[in-house]
Amino acid sequence: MELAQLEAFIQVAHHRSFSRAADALFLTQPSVTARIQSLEREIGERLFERTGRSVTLTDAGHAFMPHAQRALTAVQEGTDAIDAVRHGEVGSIRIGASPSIATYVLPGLFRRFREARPR
Amino acid sequence: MELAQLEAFIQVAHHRSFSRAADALFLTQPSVTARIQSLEREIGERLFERTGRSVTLTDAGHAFMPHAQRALTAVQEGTDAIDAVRHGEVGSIRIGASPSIATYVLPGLFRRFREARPR
DNA sequence: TAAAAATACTCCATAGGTATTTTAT
DNA sequence: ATAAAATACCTATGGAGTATTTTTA
Repeated sequence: MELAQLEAFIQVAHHRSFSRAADALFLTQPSVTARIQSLEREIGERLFERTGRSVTLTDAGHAFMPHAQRALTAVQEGTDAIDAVRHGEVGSIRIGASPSIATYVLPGLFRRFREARPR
Repeated sequence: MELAQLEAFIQVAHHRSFSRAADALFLTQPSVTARIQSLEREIGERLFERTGRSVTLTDAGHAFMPHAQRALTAVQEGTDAIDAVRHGEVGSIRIGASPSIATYVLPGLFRRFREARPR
């Protein structure tokens, strides 16, 4: 299974149309059809009812939807978390020192660092 | 981004080794290396510190991990949800009837169905 | 020196595009 | 008759493998 398939699935459901989903994804309609078909083949269930005029979710599609959304959300949050690290909002520093320094000097330095550090 | 990359990421982190992750994934070590490299390239951050002997997560890797896990979990739950539909544990039925039937007959039938239906 | 990761390279599968056909209203 | 999805077909990208080199402990 691929994230691109999940994305197509969500867009088709949202737009109720393969063509409009294709526009939203900057793809052609046959590409979207292929993504959905390969997803359906892998899952072994039809996800959409295409009755010519309208495209609607099947029961399987409805059941799958919230999980597909969660997967994409998780990925998005993952990249956001990386950004946070990149901007120094999260991270770790390892500091080594000899025993006496570690015991008597560092604690005071850490306190001063905490208090001096901008919000 | 691809689910295969996330899977490789999680396995390498878990095994602390590209080779052992490759075994777990039934892939070769160069394939795993490629998956990780393409993921790192896309994210723009190194996810693992490879110091020859040991492979450990970077800060970015640590930040990304829970989200990668959530994404894969969501996909797994998605397929589980589909299975539930397939086994009839979830689904919907549309029933149409003329006004008087719908008003006077169906409610009683539904009650009997609920009560007769096996756990 | 030995292990593990990275690189070089080749091949094939597949994803995407264009053009066209099918289908349902 | 028309609009939208499906299909046919082609091409190119990239993912996986094998063989090899690099690295570091």
